[in-house]
Amino acid sequence: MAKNNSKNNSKAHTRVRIINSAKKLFSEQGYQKTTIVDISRQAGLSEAALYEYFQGKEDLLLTIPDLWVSELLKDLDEQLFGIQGAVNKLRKYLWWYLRRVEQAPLDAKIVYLFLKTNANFLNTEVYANVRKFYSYLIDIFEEGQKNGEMRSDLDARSARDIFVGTMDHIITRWLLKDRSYSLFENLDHTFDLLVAAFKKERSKSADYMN
Amino acid sequence: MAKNNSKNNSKAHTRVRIINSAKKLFSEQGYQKTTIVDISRQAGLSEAALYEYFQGKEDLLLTIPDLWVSELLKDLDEQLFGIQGAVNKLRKYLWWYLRRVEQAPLDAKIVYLFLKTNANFLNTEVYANVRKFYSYLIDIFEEGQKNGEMRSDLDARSARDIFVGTMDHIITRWLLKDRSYSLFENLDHTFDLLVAAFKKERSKSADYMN
DNA sequence: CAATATTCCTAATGTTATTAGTGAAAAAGT
DNA sequence: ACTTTTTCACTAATAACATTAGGAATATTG
Repeated sequence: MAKNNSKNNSKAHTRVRIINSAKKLFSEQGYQKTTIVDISRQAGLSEAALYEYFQGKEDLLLTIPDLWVSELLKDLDEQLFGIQGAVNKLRKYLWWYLRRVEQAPLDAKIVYLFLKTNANFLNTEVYANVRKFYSYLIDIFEEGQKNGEMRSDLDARSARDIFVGTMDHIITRWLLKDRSYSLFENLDHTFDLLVAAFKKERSKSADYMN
Repeated sequence: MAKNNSKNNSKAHTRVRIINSAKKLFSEQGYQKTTIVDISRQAGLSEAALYEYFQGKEDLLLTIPDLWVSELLKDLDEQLFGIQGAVNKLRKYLWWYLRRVEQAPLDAKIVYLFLKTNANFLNTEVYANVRKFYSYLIDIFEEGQKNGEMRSDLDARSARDIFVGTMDHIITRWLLKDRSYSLFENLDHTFDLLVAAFKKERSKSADYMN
């Protein structure tokens, strides 16, 4: 039962080492320009050994963000727990997500820049989880509609498109520009505009809230 | 002065043939899975001949959308000419752009799915033109602010992020899903929401920050 | 200790991008 | 018309890379 002592090489550990090397190199040099030799060398292995752990380069790319995204999904529940009101939840959603991206830019880069171009993206575990993120938003919008915070004719899918689109745009640009500024720059104002799109108008009937 | 008669092979013509072949194959099979042999065979050439026209595969990828995007830019002026009011211009912008994407899905796919992942994208001619698209929007928002159509505290860059983000999101999903539905589905409602974000409020001035 | 499985390595193999070197034919000059 | 030059595209290398074969070393199990 005794494990290796000098060089701890449990299978799981090596796998993680490979993933981290690939993550680093992909996000530094891009997917295409990174070779298997690069990755295996960085991980302290031969190329052939790497194939014991992954089926190949593409498998590696598709596997990398699995862990990150599924952790995110689990955390989302916790983060929104106890927050009252759709607008407050939206706000928390946005700030929380951008913070997570800021904390794990390598994963984010792979998801946002490399994964989407892959023909198999739609069949990925990651994509399945992304859909859950989306449906969470749908729930929030429907809640806001029911409790009168948001306009009664709001189409939840349109609202989601706007919200997600804005988020993705902000993140993608930040990643493309090598994270040379803060993700949260101007975010308050942008969020206010978004909310204005969804909120109930208070033109005639005086049932305003807040 | 007489040109070729049987096989018309003027240099420019061959170049276009290669571009069209590559465009087709890239957008059908993806960038990575398309080989130079595929492209040259489709264009009726040897591989080596292709290198007379392009420096390589990547150069080809970066060149393909050049023409499309610069044409778009030229057309944009024409399309917006004579339209009065910021909201009307925005509407025309959105509908026009989505229509152009619908009409040239191969180009759009390359720009949206393959180009952005490329490390050299920011140094591209295409990117320079994309920036001009963006600045056009900024102008529209500032016009709307000046003439009172839009809220006075509107930050044009935030507004642009929301507008562009939403457009890009709609387009990207449509491309990923193989254009299996209409791009214009639900667009009216989405546009209404967007406008609500930008438009001047007509109740008390609720310009609290944060 | 023998048997078996794990982990990794060196050395192929196969695919694909890219280059070298060549020749046919059009264009231009005489 | 005929030589020269330029254009265009070809066949056949070369090189980079992903992936696989086969086997050595090391650990694990009975």
